[in-house]
Amino acid sequence: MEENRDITIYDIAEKLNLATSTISRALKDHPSISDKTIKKVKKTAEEMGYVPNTLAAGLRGNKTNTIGVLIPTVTQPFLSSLISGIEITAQKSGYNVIIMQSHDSYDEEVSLAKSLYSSRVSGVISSLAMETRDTSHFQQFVSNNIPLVFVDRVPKDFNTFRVIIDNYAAGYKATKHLIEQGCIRIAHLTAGSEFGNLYSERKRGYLDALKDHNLPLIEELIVNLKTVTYEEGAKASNKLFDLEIRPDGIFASGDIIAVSAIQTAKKRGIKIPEELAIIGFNNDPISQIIDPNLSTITHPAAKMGKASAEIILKNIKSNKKDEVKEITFLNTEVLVRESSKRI
Amino acid sequence: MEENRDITIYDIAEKLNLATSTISRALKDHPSISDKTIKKVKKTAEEMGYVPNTLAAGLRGNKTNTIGVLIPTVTQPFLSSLISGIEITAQKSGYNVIIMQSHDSYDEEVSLAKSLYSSRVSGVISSLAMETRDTSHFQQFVSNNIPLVFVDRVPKDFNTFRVIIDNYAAGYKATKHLIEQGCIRIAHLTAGSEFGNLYSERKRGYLDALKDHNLPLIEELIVNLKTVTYEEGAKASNKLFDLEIRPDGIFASGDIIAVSAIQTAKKRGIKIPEELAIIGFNNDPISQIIDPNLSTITHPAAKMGKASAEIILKNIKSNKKDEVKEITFLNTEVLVRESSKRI
DNA sequence: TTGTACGCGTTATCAA
DNA sequence: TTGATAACGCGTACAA
Repeated sequence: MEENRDITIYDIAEKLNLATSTISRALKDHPSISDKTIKKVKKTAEEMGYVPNTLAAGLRGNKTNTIGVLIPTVTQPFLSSLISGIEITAQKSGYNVIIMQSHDSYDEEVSLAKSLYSSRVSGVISSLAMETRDTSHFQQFVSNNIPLVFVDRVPKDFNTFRVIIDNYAAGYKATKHLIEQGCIRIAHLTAGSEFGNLYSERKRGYLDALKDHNLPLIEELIVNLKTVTYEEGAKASNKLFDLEIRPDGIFASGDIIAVSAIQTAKKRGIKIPEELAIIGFNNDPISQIIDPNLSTITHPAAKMGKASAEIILKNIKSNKKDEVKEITFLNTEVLVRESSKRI
Repeated sequence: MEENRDITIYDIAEKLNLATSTISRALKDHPSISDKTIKKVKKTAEEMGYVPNTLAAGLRGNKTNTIGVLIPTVTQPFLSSLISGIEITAQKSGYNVIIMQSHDSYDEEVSLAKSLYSSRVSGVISSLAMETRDTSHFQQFVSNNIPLVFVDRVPKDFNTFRVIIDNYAAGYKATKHLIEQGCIRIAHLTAGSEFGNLYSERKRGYLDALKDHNLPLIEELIVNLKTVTYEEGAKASNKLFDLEIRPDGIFASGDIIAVSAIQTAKKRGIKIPEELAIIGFNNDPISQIIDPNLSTITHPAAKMGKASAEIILKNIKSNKKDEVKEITFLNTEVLVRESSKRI
């Protein structure tokens, strides 16, 4: 009752008195094979329970139809949506997706990159670990002509495809929105200095928006969190609320932080948005659950995944080298909800 | 500057005047190879930039060190945590994880299962698509001695490993908790009749808890949602709140639904938990964000992922067949938060 | 301790 | 339109 050995094209060939090459071609609708043979082969393959061995095909053809995804974690809403976008796009073209989590560790990232290369993936999509400063472990892909796309948290100095949002513009827009609501003392909750420069770009946008609207830069209103967690957000918020003159607006560089700020403010009886307007970043699910609803910046995760996968697919077959790799910018929007709507 | 061809053990063998078999063994610390040779080989391999080709090894050894994961989607908090648990465990043993999303479609699931088999994964972990009634597409793994673990949404009639929680007990506990808070008209929001019987089990627990505490079963208090979404939850909640005698407690079979019920109730001015106590299911992140905080049932996603992966790893090498496959039950707990705390 | 030689399943090349 | 055969890179049984 149990099959002990896989059916191979060799078995089919034997049964039909054909050559394995004929079977192989027939299965792939090769034009040089007669319709009759194709039909016969496919029927027999089906009957015998043939399942192609992609390993063998991969070894032979030196392509695996697999996209490797190397990201910090799969549990953040942004990243799981990113994966989803990648997976759906890959699936449509018959590609599989292999996932690896660096857990924001540089060492793990290096080791996993090697592992991906070892698996001979056809392409790689990666968002850098927080810790990562040096990206030479990605060079192996480029050197071997394996398309590489960095997404969201990307290195500045690596000539490969990048799919990102304009963090500067988004930070600017978020801040400008608060200014338009009448805020004049706008705080900024941001995260540790980092290589991927996404927070620093948002901060740059914040700073420029202040300047362009003739608002003073108040150092004590900018708080740098060590980690992007609820607890750190609460700590930073309390620090702000303890100031002699409290901020009347907060631009938080992530929804978790913003939500934390909202709840901390509520505990202290600070009215939102009347006394304090808040805007976050990412449009995570929690932003719609928190009361008041959190205004935020959209971060098109699924679209970014789709775009990344499409770039991989498009470049897998091309043998062009050393050309300039494009940077894809995806659009973000200010999503105005209750936490900042004063007008 | 660019490498054009991968370095193989053959290249190393040539350089060192050794046989490929010696290289192969040296790289794996085979006991029959002298330490000196091992050291020399490894050093040279490193220098030459050798990266093992797992495809070739997989083809040769008929094992890929890859675990296939076939689930409805990666974007639900429960499932992304599940993946995370699987991936971490697999990684530790040098296994890779390949992810496929069925999007709750039976047809996709069938096709992806074939694709997984085609990839010759070493083991499969799956949570069934909502649509799935027939599970014969998983038989190919069992027939070929590939360990198969169903997790969370599992078939009843398939003799393979299962990692689940006791949904009946959890439903009972949730309901009992509400009863202990003084609720006597407890509504239940559940989801469409389904094969995986997780909602029906929870409902059974609900019913038995009522019976055991001498509370009448009131049909109009049980509402079946078509899909587990916020919108459906709101619709169902409004239906309940429109009744002549409103429920004083709700056990929702999912946190999204519960959150939706809370917000709907708040809009109608119903006080929580005083007039209405609510408990959800899953302990999703939103349950801690909603105001009032949602009481819920823990659903140990990461642990379930870990357990599933461990079962796979343990059974990959065993050749025992036809034995009874164990069912692993993981523990759930009532997490009492504001939405149901009356006492 | 090391070497020889074959096979894993597929596909591409060349020949018929 | 079909067939014979080599090759992809590795691991292992067997021999030395």
